[in-house]
Amino acid sequence: MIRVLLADDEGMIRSALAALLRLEPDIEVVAECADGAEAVATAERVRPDVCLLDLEMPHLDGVQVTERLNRTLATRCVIVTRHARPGVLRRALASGAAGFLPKSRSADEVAAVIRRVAAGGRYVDPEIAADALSDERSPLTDRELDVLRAGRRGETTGQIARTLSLAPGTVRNHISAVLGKLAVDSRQQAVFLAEERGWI
Amino acid sequence: MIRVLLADDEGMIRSALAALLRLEPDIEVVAECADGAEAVATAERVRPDVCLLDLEMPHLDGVQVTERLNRTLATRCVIVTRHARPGVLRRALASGAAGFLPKSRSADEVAAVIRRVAAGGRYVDPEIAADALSDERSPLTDRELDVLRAGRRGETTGQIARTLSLAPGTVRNHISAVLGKLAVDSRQQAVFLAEERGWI
DNA sequence: CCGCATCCATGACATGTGTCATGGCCGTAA
DNA sequence: TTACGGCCATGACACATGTCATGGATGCGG
Repeated sequence: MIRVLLADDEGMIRSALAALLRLEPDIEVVAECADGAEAVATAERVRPDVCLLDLEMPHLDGVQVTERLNRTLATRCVIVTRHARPGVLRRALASGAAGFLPKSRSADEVAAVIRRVAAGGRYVDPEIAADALSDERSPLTDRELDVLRAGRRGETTGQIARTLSLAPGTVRNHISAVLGKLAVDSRQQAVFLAEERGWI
Repeated sequence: MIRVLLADDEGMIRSALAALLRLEPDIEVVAECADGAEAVATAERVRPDVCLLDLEMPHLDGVQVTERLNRTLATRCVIVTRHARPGVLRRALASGAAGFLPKSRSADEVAAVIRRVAAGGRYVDPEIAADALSDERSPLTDRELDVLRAGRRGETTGQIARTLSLAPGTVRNHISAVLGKLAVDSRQQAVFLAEERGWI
């Protein structure tokens, strides 16, 4: 019997997957969680064999949950996401995830992936994997990513500078470099592009 | 037997809901579509009793699909969405939708809502409905919304002015009014807020 | 050790952006 | 009709933002 923990902030898909997995004879859904923090706490208590984690969740995202669980438990983590980009896949694998499944795939595949991962194997969506092999890594430096992240919601340069403890001029300089590298005109366009590519 | 069409661009949730609905003895899933245009075309061909439409879809969103179908068919439409806000509910009902269900609800409720709507009733999520009664409508004028939409992706004022055939100063003026009304500091923060409230 | 490259931080300068006051164009009420 | 209020469009001004040149710190290879 494979004991599974499910975490997704969208109740409808979480309950639908749970209902489908309960139909499988060799799979038992032992927990359902609505956010990342809850997933970590519950996993440490019930010690599931496999965690199926949505990437986009409040408080802690799927990658952060995977990182934490891998430090303390033997649980195998599968990350499921709506925005499956090479950059996201990279981050997921770097965090120690055993599986990566985009939400564009059918729900039928979920049980198969869980079995494979529970048996010690790995599963990565072949289409995204192919993209990841041929794509360019983020051309942005660490600090540039920090600045971009801090300005994700349209924050003003002053606010960004304050949260990063920098001079406003420095922030502007980093932004300028980013705009050049990404070939866009405004900070916000850069944010959208970086999010789309899975770089932040 | 209730004949149902399912439309959602996210394959996993679409197939999961289809599988669950097929377990119901009185419901038949006659079509699954991945975008709005496909949903319209298919619905006109198979004439389902009920359409379960995701709001966020490529090409045509759930509201637009509902508008079109209500002009030509007797189909009853239920709109399902991740971002359930009063503004979105308003748009959905204005388009002639018979049901409104946020994705935060459990998948169990879907079959019940479909039955209710198929029987000629309406269903609106009670929580969102309560919010909608006590909320303020968008304080923004039509033109202000146009400008906001045109700048949704961080476009520069010049670009916005060109797409709307306006003087740059005019664009800035509208933006300025929006910032005042929404009490935020930057154009992009205004975009986020308006999107969150379902105004654009 | 000494270039050399890369990243980070900064300040001066030009350009873009938000604020404000103004005027035109409808509708509606007196 | 006239007056009023709303929405829209515009240009001048102050300020925030992006560009550029510069200097310090670190790491790598000759």
